[in-house]
Amino acid sequence: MRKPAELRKAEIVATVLDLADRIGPDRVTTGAVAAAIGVTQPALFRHFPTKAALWQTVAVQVADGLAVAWEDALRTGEAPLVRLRALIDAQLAQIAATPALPMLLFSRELNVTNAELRVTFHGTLSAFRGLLAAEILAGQQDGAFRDDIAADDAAVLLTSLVQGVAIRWALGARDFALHDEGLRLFDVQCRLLAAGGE
Amino acid sequence: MRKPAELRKAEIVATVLDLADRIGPDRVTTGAVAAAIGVTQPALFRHFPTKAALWQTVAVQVADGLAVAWEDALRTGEAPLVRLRALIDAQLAQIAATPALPMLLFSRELNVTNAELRVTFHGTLSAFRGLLAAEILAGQQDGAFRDDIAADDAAVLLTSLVQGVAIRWALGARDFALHDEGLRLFDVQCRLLAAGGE
DNA sequence: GATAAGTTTGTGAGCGATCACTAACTTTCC
DNA sequence: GGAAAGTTAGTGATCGCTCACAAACTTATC
Repeated sequence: MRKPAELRKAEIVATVLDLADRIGPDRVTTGAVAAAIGVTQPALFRHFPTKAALWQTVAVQVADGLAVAWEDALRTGEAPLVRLRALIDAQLAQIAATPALPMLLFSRELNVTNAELRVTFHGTLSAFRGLLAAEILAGQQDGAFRDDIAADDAAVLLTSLVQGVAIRWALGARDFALHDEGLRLFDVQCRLLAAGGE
Repeated sequence: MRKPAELRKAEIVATVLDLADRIGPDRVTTGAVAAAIGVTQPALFRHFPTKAALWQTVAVQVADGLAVAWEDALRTGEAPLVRLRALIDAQLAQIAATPALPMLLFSRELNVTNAELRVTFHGTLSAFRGLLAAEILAGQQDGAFRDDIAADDAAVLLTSLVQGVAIRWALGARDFALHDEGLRLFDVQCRLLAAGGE
């Protein structure tokens, strides 16, 4: 079962994400990845110089996936409220599609072993908050959102909402639909943020 | 430097929390703890049968600290809004006093190695959410909070708020005052939840 | 009240397992 | 036939933990 390097590399990255989800990011050893693929452990080092480099490739792929999803979301409409909901929707969908993501954010791999990884993800999350803040600000200027609250603060509340539901989902038994629950809570928070009240 | 077991045990637990904060929960090896105290590594096993048992003791101590802080907070007043703010205040203070707590929640030690730990902390967080929900419900019946929103949902939004600010604090460079920022955001969210709007 | 006996606390050496990673050799495919 | 892709075998480091033993403190006995 010999494969060209390009394919094998992609297979390794996908397996890391799959294993990170199923057994936890910190249990993803090179041996476990190799066994899941069906090659010997040293074979991985034909394609990645170190384990850290492998993780970095994983991180970039995930971050790119998020960025693309955001761009798509922002194309769904013009109204800030629509775009805002699409952003949250996209983020929840990406998390559901990459269930290792929440755990990965707090893994030893990211926070201790691999400083570069941390920078990658931290920048990605900040970018998301920035996009949210921009839409909220636009919504306030439209009169759709109450403007007695700083747009940045509202953006923080929304990112916290997504993080909170993702964490509850990841740490718990994943016994609810992340996407539905997230959007439901978003709508609740949106009602609070809406202008006019009641 | 011989010490009675009681003292040594407490010293070990304190050192684990200190090290978990400074180098990350997953880098807290038995050797590191022993070195920080100034004893040999096997000495730890005079006081704890396994490393998991040591962590369990740490978890119970932290959970007890949280429970006590909540009780104190609920004694600060009668008005739901006052008590709610006191609860958030206490939680932020406890996190600041035990800075390893946020990382601990997502550590390998808790999520992979030690299933009992996970149960302990999960129950603790659920209890907190319950306390918040009770105060919000009381506030809605008082007419202080708008009642077009489920108290449970509002409680989730508030716990997410605390989690979110704690995570931003822990994952970032701790470059802001957790307590101040947390209470500030709480007041923002409280304004959204308040009855009457504007 | 000294001393013997027993318990508690700690040490030094080391075991078995696991990890990321390397070197040298073999197979597969264009 | 030569490079790419994979194997077998092995290295050094680190981990939690055990074991035999020593020192320190406590208790009981004469």
